[in-house]
Amino acid sequence: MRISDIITEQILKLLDESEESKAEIQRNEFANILGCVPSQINYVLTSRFTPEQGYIVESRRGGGGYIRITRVQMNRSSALMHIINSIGDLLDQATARVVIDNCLHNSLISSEAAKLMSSAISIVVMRQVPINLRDTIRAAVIKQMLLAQI
Amino acid sequence: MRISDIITEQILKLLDESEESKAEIQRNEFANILGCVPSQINYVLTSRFTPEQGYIVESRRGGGGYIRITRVQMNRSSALMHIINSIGDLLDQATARVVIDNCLHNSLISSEAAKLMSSAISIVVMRQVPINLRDTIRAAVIKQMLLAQI
DNA sequence: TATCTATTGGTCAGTTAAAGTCAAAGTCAG
DNA sequence: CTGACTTTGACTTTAACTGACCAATAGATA
Repeated sequence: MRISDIITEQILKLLDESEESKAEIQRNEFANILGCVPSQINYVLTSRFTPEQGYIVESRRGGGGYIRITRVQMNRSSALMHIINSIGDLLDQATARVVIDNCLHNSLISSEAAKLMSSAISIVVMRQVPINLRDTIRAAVIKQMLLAQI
Repeated sequence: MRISDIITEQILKLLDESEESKAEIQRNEFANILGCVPSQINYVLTSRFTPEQGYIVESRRGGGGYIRITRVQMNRSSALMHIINSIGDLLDQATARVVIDNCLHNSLISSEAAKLMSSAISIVVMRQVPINLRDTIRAAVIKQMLLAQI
């Protein structure tokens, strides 16, 4: 197994064990424990704990220095949560389409998910629902499906 | 016997031995064992383990690199179609769960899709539907969502 | 306060260890 | 003999790893 994988694993373990999703290490000590050269830690951090991958890395040099890795709550979830909350108890067909399109466009959901959501509230399905209940069901379905993707 | 046939045979053997229908090799090592040049492995993979033939090949370069060959269920669409047709106009909650689980277990749908399907017919949603209509709606939703994945 | 020093972490260029590509040469059935 | 399939190896690309050197910080000392 690669050293970089072991380092990654250990950092993830620390993050999982932390209530705050924060892992704080000392570079030299950590490298020593894992049996690698200190700069290897930097390599792993820059290749696998980037902001794009949802992590923030802070550090401090000098005596008592440290490296702190934080797993950030991608604001994807909060964005999704916001949308879910903005949907009331009713949702008409046109608005539902807009909601799905917006989520897709902002990369909050995958295109696969968008397709599935569309089919779940498709006309074929909705024909089975009494007209006066359709907006209610649509709202419930969309909200629940968005919730599943948080 | 051709080297390419031997290579093919060995990969198939690994696939058969694997529970997951996955074979993971290291190109240089594998080539060395079979007594051929490394690029010969690539030739075999591109000529006999193509997606059309029901295989997915993934790889990684660099230290600790690998090549992973996965045998995929080829008749996914027909299997899905079969399941859709087997669902009548009514589908109770328990059976729906079984349908989703079976599809997931047989890799006919992704776990993401399974989650979305479950949430689309979740209790929270179904509460909004008159009891006498629930099995109808469930059947329509599940069928339509499976159809979206063909 | 200003400066020195020990103790950290950061950077980067270079090395090693893989896999990918492609064109040329070889083989073989028809 | 010809065209399709095989085989080969030189060259390319990518990822992992290393070590020498640089930069920042805290604490001690003048």
